[in-house]
Amino acid sequence: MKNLEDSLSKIVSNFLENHYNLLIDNFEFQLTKKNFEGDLTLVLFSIVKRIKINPQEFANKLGSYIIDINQNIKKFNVVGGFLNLVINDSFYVEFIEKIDKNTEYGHKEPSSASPTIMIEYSSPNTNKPLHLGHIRNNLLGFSISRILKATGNNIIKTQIINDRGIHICKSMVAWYNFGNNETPESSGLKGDQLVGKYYVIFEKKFNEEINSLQKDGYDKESAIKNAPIMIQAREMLKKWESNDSKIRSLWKKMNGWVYDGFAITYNDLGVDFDSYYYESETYLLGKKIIDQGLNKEIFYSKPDGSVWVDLRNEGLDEKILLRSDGTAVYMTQDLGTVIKRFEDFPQIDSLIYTVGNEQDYHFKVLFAILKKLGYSWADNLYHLSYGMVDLPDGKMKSREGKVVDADNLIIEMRKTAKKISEKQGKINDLDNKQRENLYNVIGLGALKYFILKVDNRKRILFNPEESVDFEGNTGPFIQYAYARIKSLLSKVSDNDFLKKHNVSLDIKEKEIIKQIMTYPDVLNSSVKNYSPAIIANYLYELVRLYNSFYQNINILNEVNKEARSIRLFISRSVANNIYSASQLLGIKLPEKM
RNA sequence: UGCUCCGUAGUUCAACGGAUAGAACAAAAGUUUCCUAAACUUUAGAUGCAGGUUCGAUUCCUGCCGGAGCAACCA
Repeated sequence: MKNLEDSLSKIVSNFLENHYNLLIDNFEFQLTKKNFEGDLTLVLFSIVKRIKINPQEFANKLGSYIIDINQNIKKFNVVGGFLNLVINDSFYVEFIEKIDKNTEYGHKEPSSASPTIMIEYSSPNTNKPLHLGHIRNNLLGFSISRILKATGNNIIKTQIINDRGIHICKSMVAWYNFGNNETPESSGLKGDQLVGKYYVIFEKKFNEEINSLQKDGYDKESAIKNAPIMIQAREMLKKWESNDSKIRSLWKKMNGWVYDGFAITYNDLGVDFDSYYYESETYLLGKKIIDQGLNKEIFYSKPDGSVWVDLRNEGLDEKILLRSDGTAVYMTQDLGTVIKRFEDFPQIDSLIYTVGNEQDYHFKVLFAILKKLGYSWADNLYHLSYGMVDLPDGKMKSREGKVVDADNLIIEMRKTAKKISEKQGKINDLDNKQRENLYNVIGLGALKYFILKVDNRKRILFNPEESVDFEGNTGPFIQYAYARIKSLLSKVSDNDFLKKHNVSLDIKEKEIIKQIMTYPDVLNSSVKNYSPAIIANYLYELVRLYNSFYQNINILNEVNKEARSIRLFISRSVANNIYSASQLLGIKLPEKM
């Protein structure tokens, strides 16, 4: 379609130059809306405005001119300022035959000369298991990485693991006090779930202590400060920072459990990483940068010793970079980490942070500071921001245990998939292992699609009661269409695919093919907007078009050999296209369901 | 108070500034001798309010109303 548009643009451009002495080479084409005759529409308002002429008259002249020159255009009609062009069926037939068997239509293989993009996502804390918010983060980050790769970029997937700090010590203290040497093995819990359990125990104990101190006459603030378990946690953090070997080994042991647990969840979600950064290794790096900034007088010290940067000229505020006691803040660490990344991977051109929109301001400040410091790549940083996942009664709060646990949710999704599959009763010939695999593919497919189809800037409302649909605009809808086509194709041979170009197509068949033709544009738009949702919605539209036409037609019974053949070509292309687009969303497809 | 993001059918989501705002769920009515009914076909239903820019606005601008987030020597 792009090629056709380009050649039409040239024709129109020539026409304008010869007849009106006007140089324009950029025209607005769009697919013709359903209720009008035609396939491709040229929007004429901007042209007509420049040469004061009646649109109707102009469009008629232009239309005849185009038809004379381009064989692919059969007819035209004019409505208002829209020139609707009717494309020959053979154009579509040739296209569908050309991309046949190409499961990567529209994708571009990256080469060593392609840009390299680092993308950070996930970035968990090691004191508790992953929740639904992380799922959105992971799916988004992973999907964007696939999309960027499919459009010809080299990708390095990374994360920053927040493996130190007071919150980690909380879990450690609670386990130390009340754990009775409980391990993942002895408890049967996933490592991250076990550690998370002690984080909750800490918070519970902490609150009890605050309450009882308040009864003894403390005000809230001092009660929080003086709660024995909190004092213990702070002491532990100090010991950790001074490299106390006992504390360090406890820390390593518990973090090890968490990593084992995370690995399982990541595997379930189908996401992975090429590199890892640990806060424990990077949290001191930023201090060097502070010295640099001070020398260049980009930063300044206040009398109490704290270090600041003034970003008011950039439309932001003054921001602290080093506390008065000389310790680093979050921003300091992030400065250090990003600089280290560009040192570690000199080939990267840009870096994408997949982080929730509550940190929009933080990243504006981070990027502004890096620009002030003069790093050439500072303009190539991007914050891929996304909305929070909310529950019906508000935001998730892990401290209060008000979360949708990732592992539980995944298990529930599989269960639901199982229940529905069994009710359908179409997979009786699969063995147990194949069935379990299928439940996983469908359950996770539903979850991934549910999350990714929503524009990432918007918040997602997740109602655990209603959970995730399996009917309608859902992952299983896509998967089901794919399985059906696979089943159809398994019943035909290569001889059934005849190449004939003088077949006439049904309007709906043309729409399906047109939809596939727009796939490269969809990819571009998805990259431009960092939005997997665009691909999800494209997929849905494709399957809907396919279903609505082929649901009530028995392709195998079609007597006309050529019509049958073209329908098989279309079916196969749809399946291939579903396959490549689903890859980008990380949605797996079953051959049978 | 300031800044940022979001307001579309009862609900969950769509719509490069384009033509009569698309779907799904829920509701009502249909479609299984047929490649798989997790599907398909009908019916009913929406742009927060007021201005502006434009041939044309859900989309861009201004103001208001409503929701969320940020504005920590928290991470």
